[in-house]
Amino acid sequence: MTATAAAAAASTAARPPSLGSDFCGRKSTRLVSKLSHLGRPSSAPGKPIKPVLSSAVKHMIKSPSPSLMPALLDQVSAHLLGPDDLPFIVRELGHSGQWEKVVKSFDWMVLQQNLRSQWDKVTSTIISSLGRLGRSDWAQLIFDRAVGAGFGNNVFVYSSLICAYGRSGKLAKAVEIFEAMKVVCKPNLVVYNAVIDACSKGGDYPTALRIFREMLEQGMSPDRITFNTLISAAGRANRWEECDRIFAEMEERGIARDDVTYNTLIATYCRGGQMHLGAALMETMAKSSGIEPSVITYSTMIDGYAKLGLAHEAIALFQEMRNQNVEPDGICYNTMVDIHARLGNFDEAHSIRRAMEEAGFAKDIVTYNALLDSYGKQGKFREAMSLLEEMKQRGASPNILTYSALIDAYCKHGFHRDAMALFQDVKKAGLQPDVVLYSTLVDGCCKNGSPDEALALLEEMADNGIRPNVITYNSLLDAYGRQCLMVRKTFPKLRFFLLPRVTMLLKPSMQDDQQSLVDPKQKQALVLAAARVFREMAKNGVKPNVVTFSSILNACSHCASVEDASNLLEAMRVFDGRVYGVTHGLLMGFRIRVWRDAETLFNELTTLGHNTAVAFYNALTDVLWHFEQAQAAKDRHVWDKAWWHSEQQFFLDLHFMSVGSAQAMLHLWLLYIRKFLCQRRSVLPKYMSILTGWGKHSKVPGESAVKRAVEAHLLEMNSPFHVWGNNEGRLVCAGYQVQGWLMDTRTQRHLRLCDVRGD
DNA sequence: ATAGGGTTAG
Repeated sequence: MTATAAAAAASTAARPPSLGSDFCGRKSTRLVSKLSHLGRPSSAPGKPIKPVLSSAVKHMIKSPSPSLMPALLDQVSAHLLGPDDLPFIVRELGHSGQWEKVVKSFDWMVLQQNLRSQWDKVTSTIISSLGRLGRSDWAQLIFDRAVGAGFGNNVFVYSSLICAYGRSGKLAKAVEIFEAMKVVCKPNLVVYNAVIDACSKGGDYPTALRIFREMLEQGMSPDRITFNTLISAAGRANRWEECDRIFAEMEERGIARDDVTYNTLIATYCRGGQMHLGAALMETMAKSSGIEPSVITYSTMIDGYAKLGLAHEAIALFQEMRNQNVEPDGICYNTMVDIHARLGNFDEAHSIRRAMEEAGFAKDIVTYNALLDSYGKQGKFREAMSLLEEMKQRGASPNILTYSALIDAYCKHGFHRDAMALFQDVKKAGLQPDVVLYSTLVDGCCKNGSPDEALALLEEMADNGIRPNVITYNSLLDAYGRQCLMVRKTFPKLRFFLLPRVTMLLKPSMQDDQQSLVDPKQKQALVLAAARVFREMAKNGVKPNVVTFSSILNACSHCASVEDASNLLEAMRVFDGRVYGVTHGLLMGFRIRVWRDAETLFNELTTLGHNTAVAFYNALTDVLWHFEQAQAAKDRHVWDKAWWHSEQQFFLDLHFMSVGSAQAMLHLWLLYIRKFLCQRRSVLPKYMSILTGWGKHSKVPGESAVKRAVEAHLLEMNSPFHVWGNNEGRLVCAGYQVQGWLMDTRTQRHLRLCDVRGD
């Protein structure tokens, strides 16, 4: 099939056998300017830089004020007559992140009549630099000034501007410029490639295909870059099967694949959780195309493993890379620093950071941000602050991600006021808060119970033209779904987002119906609120993902009746028939009919990463347990090592499980042990241990819902388990006692799981 | 003037 045919089929195609692309939640939508000095040398090979300019540009970078630019340029104006001289200066200024100085260079240039012949070229470089710095606003301004002054109306300048918009994710603007340029000059291959890339970065794959078709209709021959860009576009849209087709079409058209092609395709596999496909391609690429896996290939796979929660594989592959004598680069080191920091292995993270510096890669803003984020998430504020201090001393200015990490850390640890104060600093620093930062704050407000601020933030977002995304909505849904919030009335001023007003925070530990502080009416209101958020997101064209569905399922767990839950589920039917079919089917007891689908779904959940799979599975099991569909709540291979044994002891580990999952797993374990006793006619070891830890609510010390639920359940079944010594999270019992209890006929009755609905 | 790997939610 050709890409054109694929494009035609894309809109009408039946649902692919895998999870829908929107279902996957691991898509990074953040576009932060990348000041990469890595990779490209600052001058084209064979064109040596004039030493005068080299030292002049260093001076300009160090100069404290952009207003000194004209004077500094005047000093070297005699050396700026070559066509690459001024572009060199602009690029270097761009690399150092100083967009104001770039703009000043333009102002200076248009006053130099003798440089008139270079205006177009320099303008294009300036727009491109501003684009790389994420300042599409200034890129547009420069463009307007150039056109106003009667130059800059050529393909080079236009393509620079299109790219500038593309890099900041402003797809609509990129397309608008593209359409406008057609009146002035005919777009060439590069322009088409740039527009397709803008669609890719803007997350609009269908439009990318539309532009591609238009390009073919214009008789333009797509090149390797076009195809690489298309693969990237499909990859960002989580359409890895589509990528396979494009990859095949390249071959049909006789366009040679290069390292970028392979790396892009492997990246799309990683994004789609298809690590086996990535590994296979990496294995064969050298033989089939003569292209050896590079540090980029390895980094891609390493990060892919890590993002799926397979840190062990990631670390092993890094070692393998070293064994193959592929040297890590700055990005690769940063990836490893991040992996170890997330695991809490800060010693290892820092040792890798040191190796990075010894290898000649200075730590950059990404290194700092990765470390800061993990320190913050793990509550190591002292370390985070000292890192921030170090950044300050080294003159590395915090960017929007630095602030996001800190603000998130504050929110997650209950320092809500400090988070809001820091948010003010962001604005003071002249940084533009983006949807990620707003979502972090909205989440923080939901969890810390500052309702007015949460709603004010949504308004502020709207005022700044920042549309809430799936994560923003998920935070709200999560709050309602867990029933941590209480509802009072509708907030009348909110124009685009009619949410009930949230007034107070309830203890998240109050999960159990009987103990809940929320009266049934309030519960119902919360469930309705969740449903409303869900509809609101649909109305705004935001597609729910697996996290959304988990939250909906959590809300279902709080419905008074199975009918209410069923109604709530109905809403997700339009988005994903399969997920709906499985959850609804299991809830209603159509186990036989949906079981095959269910198993496929559970297997596919693994491709979304361990944490994602666990969250969904917890949410689903909670609903099933809540509505007494216990039989349906059985092992889905999500809990790899839920139980194990040593010589002395049997263990059941309920960490990471929700209340429902933990109870279902407890039953399975007890049944397994009973079977073990019956079949092998052997005896149990000395001790039996159930580890609950703090369960899902580890963030709220001392509020172990899982432990309390399991303890209560065991008590109900007259089990001899009891809390072990001063370890509150551990229930133990002597093996012989468990044996006696399990073989008792009264216990057997307790253990039998019956579904109240079923076929 | 255009394409590939790293820092956000659950």
